[in-house]
Amino acid sequence: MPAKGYSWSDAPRLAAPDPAPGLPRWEALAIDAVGNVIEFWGFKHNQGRVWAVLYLRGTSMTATQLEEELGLSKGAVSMLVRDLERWGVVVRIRQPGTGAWHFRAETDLVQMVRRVIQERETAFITRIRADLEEARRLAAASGVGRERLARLEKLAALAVGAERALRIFLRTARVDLSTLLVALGEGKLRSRT
Amino acid sequence: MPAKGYSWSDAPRLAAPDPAPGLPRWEALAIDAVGNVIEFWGFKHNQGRVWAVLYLRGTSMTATQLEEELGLSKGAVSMLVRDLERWGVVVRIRQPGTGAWHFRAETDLVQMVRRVIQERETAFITRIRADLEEARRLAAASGVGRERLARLEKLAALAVGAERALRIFLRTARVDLSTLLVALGEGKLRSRT
DNA sequence: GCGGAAGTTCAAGGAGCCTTGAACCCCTTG
DNA sequence: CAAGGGGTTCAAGGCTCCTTGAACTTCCGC
Repeated sequence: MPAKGYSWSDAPRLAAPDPAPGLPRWEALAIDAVGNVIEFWGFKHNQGRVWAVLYLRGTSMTATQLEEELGLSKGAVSMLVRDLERWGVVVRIRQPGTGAWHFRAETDLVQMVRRVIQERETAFITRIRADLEEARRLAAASGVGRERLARLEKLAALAVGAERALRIFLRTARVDLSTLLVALGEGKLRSRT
Repeated sequence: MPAKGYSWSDAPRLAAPDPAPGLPRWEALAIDAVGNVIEFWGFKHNQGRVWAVLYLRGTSMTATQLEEELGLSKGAVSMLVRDLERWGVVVRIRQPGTGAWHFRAETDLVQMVRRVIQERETAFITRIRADLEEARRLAAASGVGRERLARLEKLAALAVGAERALRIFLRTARVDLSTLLVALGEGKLRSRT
């Protein structure tokens, strides 16, 4: 349900399919699809793309490889993998023989997204509810007419309802996706690293 | 679940409570709360604020009043009410005796949000699914290794799952909020216009 | 019809987020 | 221990979306 840079009025424009120079089209398509989804949920487009290449390849990759494959700058890759690492969806390993780090995708991207969403959304709606309740209190204290008070209360009720709907969604999403997560996990990366 | 200008990393910062000069604090609080919610769902913060004042006041207001109360420019108000009108959550009425339009809030903001979300999200996820399927087709055609194909298929499965979860959410949200909508409606605006 | 207030449109300006690129640091290897 | 690739950081720039402000149009009332 969210949206970021996803406008209601005109064309929905998803990120251009071009920016991946040397990638086979199918891979670029899949990678960008993940990027779009991730962006949709409030993360950065390129965080999704990085995870996606790593996941699709199955092997581990160096920062330099990521730069080349995705057409990103050195600095960008550094920051992106740092985030992904922090969230535990990518691990960093030191390859013997080479002086470079290698990165590998964990399969729990979805879990991570759900967790973050949950925290974020819950905090948000809680805040809204608090504000509306505060408003109601202040309004009541300053002797606002009963009609207006009634309206305020209805708004507050809406917030409560929204919170419940959200909770239900997160629960069903968990149940619903957990089956898929199992599936994702069982092909368990036999990464030829 | 969406987010717009709602970052994961640092402080969640909601819009500053200041920009409403002459409004009593409770009103400003409530109005901004609505603004934040609406923005969260991908609309403009000020679209929410405009609807909110109109709703809370119960009376109809002129564009000039809206400008003053919310601290917006003439042009902004014009465009904002135009959008709200188009969505049917605000109606424009001509007041006899005055040469100015008056605006009044309809109570179906929530319905409107749900409808727009539904269209938008559905289109989005459908597009993602299509892309992933296309990717899979192309990959299969160009003889990609079975391991990679398997990963791609898992991604596609995820998209399908997400779509289902979304549909469930929209349904529960409708059921869940319809009760509230009834409540909202029955205090039916006795607008002293 | 005219005068003028109300409303609309749109180019220019502003704000926020993301990425780049270069300076800096670290750490391995020879 | 010196050399140099790899990684990190961060200020500057780019981009996108939103708002402003002013020219332009519309419409009411006299």
